[in-house]
Amino acid sequence: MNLKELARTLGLSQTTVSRALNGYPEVSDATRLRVRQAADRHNYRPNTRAKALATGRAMTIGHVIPTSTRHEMVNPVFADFISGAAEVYANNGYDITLSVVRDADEEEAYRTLASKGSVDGIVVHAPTTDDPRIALLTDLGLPFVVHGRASNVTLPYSWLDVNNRRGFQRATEFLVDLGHRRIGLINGLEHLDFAIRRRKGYLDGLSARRLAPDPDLMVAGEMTESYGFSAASAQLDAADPPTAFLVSSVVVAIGARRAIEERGMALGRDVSIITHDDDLSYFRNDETVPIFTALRSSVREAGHRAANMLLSQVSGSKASPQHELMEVDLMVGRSTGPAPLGVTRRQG
Amino acid sequence: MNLKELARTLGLSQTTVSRALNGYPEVSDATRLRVRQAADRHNYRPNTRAKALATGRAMTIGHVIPTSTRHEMVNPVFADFISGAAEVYANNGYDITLSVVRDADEEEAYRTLASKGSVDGIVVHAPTTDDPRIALLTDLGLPFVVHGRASNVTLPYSWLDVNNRRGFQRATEFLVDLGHRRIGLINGLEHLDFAIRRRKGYLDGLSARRLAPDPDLMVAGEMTESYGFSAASAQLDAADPPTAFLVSSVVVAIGARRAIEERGMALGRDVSIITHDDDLSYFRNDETVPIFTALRSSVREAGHRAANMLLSQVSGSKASPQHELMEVDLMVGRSTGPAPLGVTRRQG
DNA sequence: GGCAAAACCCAAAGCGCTTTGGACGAATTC
DNA sequence: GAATTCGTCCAAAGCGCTTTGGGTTTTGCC
Repeated sequence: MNLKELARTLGLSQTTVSRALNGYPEVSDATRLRVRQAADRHNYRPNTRAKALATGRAMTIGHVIPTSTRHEMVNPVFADFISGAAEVYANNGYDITLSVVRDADEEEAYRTLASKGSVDGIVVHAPTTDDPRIALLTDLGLPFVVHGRASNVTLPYSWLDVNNRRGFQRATEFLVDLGHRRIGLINGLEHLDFAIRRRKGYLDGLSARRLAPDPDLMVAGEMTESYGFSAASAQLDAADPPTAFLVSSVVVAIGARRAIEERGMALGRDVSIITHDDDLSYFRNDETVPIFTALRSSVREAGHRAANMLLSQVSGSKASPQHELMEVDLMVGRSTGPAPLGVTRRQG
Repeated sequence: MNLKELARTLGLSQTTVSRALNGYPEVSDATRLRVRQAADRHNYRPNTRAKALATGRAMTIGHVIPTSTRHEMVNPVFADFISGAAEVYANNGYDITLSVVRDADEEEAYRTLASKGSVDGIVVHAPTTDDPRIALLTDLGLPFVVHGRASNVTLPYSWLDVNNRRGFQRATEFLVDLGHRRIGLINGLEHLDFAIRRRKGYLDGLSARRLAPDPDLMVAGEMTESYGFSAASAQLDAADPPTAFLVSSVVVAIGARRAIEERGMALGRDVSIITHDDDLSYFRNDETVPIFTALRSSVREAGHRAANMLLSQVSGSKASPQHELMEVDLMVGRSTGPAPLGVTRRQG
């Protein structure tokens, strides 16, 4: 059933039917009602493609999610982020399309998205410190919102980020205040902007407490469980091991916990962990006392907000770039405790 | 830059340019080359919406991923599945669109998808035993492939599934052969077809080894880490606790491991675990010796195959329904060992 | 050289919708 | 009562592409 048929059935013109359904005032309430009823009696829904062509608006938002060429991974945070965003899109009549793209083909992917006209706006994930996509997209004139920031990019653009620096500084100070002097940082890949900021927070925290950083205690890698395990293992097995870890995600923290327990030590007593926690649905860390002491910031909520920001940009007139910085909560759980006696000693 | 402009630039008709770009034979190699060069010099890409409207093919596949109304969760397997599928789509020029849908609105979502004409085919996730979507989609005439099966549905339809029953039977027998007599089943939600099949496999395995099942050892729930923890905890704290668990996913197994270790027991010595393993990218369980003994079947690979199946259905002529059953590998890792002495005793 | 067959190209219709620019009668105004 | 406005509705153009149904040259062949 299409517009033409529906119009013919009703003995009306396409114009009138279209207007009736789209809420234009030039049609009487009586006919509007009649049209509406006929429409859902015949299960009519306007053809998206035709509508998009006619209006020039695709009513679709694109998410391009990067996948590294070496090991085909897709970060589990995307699932939660997108599910948060999708809710907003759905409520506003937008569809969502995904491009899973190898990092090499990224630029091409954006160009294609822009010129094929299949999306009205896009969300940029996982920005690097001087991410070239921002310049590219501004250049292409395609509305976009960045989830995260690109520290070295000076162009104005819309972003939504978590205050990673402050969070990690706070966590570091928290650990130091518990008596920990050697704190390992198990970070995400440090070409990504958020990882840089976290490291900065960690360093700032140490320095605020007058501790010197030790390069041996700082590692970066892809945020998998086994990375958490091996990174923590290496540090624990070294001479002068850390008594605490600052970890970049719950998944990694689970690996670190495994390393700790495999060595016969107790989490929260012999070794402490604070982790960033995206509040992923399948890893809810929220029993009455959370398993991990964590810097919590819901990535789902971030998706929600980013979507709203993007839509306001897409549908509203040329709004100036918007920014939003989400603060993190430090939730104290069972993975932190005072530094074990006898190991503590002052440094730097 | 659109077709008309490009044609004018070249001094050719739209027809010729269109044909040149789409590889039709009615155009000379010389002009084809000229057109191609001009096209990518001007960064021309045909407008998807217009093309879709003209051809009647959206060149888009839909994935509707369900999210339960109570707790907004999106299963991490979707990310890997879709990333596997996306690769196939991309290679064939298809886009992918996502509908994240509350279970209540499912039917409406499919109807909309069908009548809006925005997709050429869809993948059905997480089927229940008598999933109504299969009848609905057959009725709507929209090509689809089910990831999993719906045991009670008699209609013919295309599916791709993992041999869950056989896998779980094999794992059960493996555990029994190690001397375990009380084996806990920590299953996924049992309105889902795969969970039912797994339970059946578990029961078949017990019965093949002449053991009677104990209802107290069988639980089902949403596959989260904390579910794994609490389910395992409950069984371990009961009188006559199990010496082994059969678990539905690595995420759940991690929770179960936590329960075991929290009780001062050692995984693989005091208590064994075999888990189903979807080979999710962030939980690769594949060190030289896998952490968990597991029934492994890559969900990414499943996505790959399902996509191929769907595309052959969408683009090929009216092919009859296809089926594919993937077998699982039992990888022996460090989470299983002989049943501890003194606990073993014969049952049933 | 003449003719049919290829080879190459084009104008125009059509995909299903929105939107412009009226048309027409009824209600309002003076 | 004539002029205006208002309320309703419609025909047709247009969004950017594909595709049908020709046209016009070239080419091959006797």
